[in-house]
Amino acid sequence: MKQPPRPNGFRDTWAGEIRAADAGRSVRAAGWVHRRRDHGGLIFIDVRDRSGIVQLVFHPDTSGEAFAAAERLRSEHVISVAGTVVEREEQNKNPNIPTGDVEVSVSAMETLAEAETPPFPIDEDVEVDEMLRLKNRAVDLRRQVMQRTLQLRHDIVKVMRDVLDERDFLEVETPILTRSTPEGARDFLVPSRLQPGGWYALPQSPQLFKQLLMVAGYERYFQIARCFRDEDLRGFRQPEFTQLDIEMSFVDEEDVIALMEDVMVAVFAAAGFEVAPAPWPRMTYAEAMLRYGSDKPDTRFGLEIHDVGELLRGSDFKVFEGVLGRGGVIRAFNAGRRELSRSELDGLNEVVQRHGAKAVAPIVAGAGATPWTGNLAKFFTNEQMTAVNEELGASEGDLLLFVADEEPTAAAAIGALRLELGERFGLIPEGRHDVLWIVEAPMFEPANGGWTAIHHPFTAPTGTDFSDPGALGSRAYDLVLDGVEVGGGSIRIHREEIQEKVFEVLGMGEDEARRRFGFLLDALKQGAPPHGGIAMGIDRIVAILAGRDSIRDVIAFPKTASGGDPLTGAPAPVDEDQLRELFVRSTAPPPAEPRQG
RNA sequence: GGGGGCGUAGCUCAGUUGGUUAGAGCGCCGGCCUGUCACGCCGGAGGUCGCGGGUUCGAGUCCCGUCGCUCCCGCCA
Repeated sequence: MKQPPRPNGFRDTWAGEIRAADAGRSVRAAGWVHRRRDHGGLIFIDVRDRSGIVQLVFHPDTSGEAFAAAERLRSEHVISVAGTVVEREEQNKNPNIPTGDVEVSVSAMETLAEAETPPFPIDEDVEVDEMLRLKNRAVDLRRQVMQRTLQLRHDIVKVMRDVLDERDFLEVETPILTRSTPEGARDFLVPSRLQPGGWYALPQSPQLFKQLLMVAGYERYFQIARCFRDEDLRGFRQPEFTQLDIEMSFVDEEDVIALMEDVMVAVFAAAGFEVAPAPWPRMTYAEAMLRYGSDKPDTRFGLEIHDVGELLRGSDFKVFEGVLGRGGVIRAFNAGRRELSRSELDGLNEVVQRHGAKAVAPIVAGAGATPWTGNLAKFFTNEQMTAVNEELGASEGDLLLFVADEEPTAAAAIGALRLELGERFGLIPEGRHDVLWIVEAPMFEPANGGWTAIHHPFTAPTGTDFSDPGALGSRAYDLVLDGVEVGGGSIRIHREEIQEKVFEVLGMGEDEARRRFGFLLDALKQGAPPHGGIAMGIDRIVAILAGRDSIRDVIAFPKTASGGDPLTGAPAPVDEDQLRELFVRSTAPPPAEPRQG
């Protein structure tokens, strides 16, 4: 707390800021009854406000009427007290809280509001059912862990703003009601009353608007932008989320990356973490897919993946030969000296099968004349086995895990397997954070007969020859934090003819491109500077730095995994009148009953 | 869209092979208590075992369906 509250009838101090140096002062504090310890002839009340907790003590002889009132206090009642700060006797000090050296000896108290018994304990850290927490979010957010989290979120956003402001960035707001440009995620739609039959869409990102701001000469833009995507949810995905959205003119990749490193170093500092000094490591997309089986590798632990297909080609093992014959690959990593039971190995099969692979081939390294033990060894020559052992750095007793399949299935499967074992063996260090950039991603990837953009269709390609789209690289960069994609950006296309070619590769005819993105194409003809930018997922960054597994814990009022808000009951049916006014007719029956509790 | 896990007191959970009146800790209510800080001691109340159906002499437990939460795959330019 930076300043004491302005003195008024309720208080003149933050409860959590009182210290031994204040002994003798008359203070007034206000807050919620955190805990009470009624000893009959002596009552202790811990009162809590946003700053923390301080112990109040009520004596029958000095507290007057307040003593009787204190007997009636219950958890979460709201009170205002007046009293004197007293330094505690040495043996009564509590070293566990910042105010533990003092207490407030109460002379008068007002009960400002009573509270029902809370639906769940808020004074201790028990894991409470999330649905119940969301239904009672006002109570849930009172918990100190939640207040600390939202404070951290504030601190992080503030430092982002401060760094960008120092560097002449301008914060500009872009529309929430905009045009649907279906491609990528599903849009949330809003019907128009003034233009019957017309629909707004909520933005999936401010992408096009920030590019227009570059054409408009703003040069350095940022926004703390709410984005909306109507897709299935996950712990790190919400239908509405917040990103730090940035765009700059007359820059290349190095400028954006360097800026973002500066911003993020400040963010880590604000969260109390040290992180590697800039410049941060970079890894190509291809390398990430090969060594980690992921475009967002968790590099906090090893178990690096190797390509062993060529070393094993020509063996008698029909499964591997079949895969290689079909153009597939064999990937493997050394899991170290681990003994897994039959059922644990079966569990690993389930992991890779979720990603479409058939099975894991486990092999235990031997020594000398028997490089591998077990029944797979007979299919391979000693040279093959020795070469693989060397590639994987295997020594006797090491468990080697192999996945053979076609790409990209093989990479995804063994990447998932690597993560599973990393977690299971506790290889992921606590309290340490790891950042890296993923660069040089391809521009396009094949998708049902055509091509789709790996990033988005406004990303600049590395070349101008579109005859083989699969060979084109992109000028994109993604920031990965602890194996989570927390940011992504690129240098954009600033020449209209290139933008048209990209639309063409994506199977968009000229008419369609004009209809959907005509305003962008027109702007690109009006003097667009070279530009590029990035978007950082604020919810994800805060969640990781707060040590939470879900971004629901860093959003004040989040949705559940099914997109509902248990607090308000949204989404809920609306009146027929409202629909009629919007010229919308419901084709689905409304939910049998609203979900609101 | 597909798959897994979970749902028992206000909260967190236990509940054996289907078998008497469904338990514990915390919380809550009442009493006692002047140095506690997760205060302590004594006593008490509190249950639609998510919901519906089925099997059975008997279901918290087994089966089917359904709802909700959650994780994974797909999806997320």
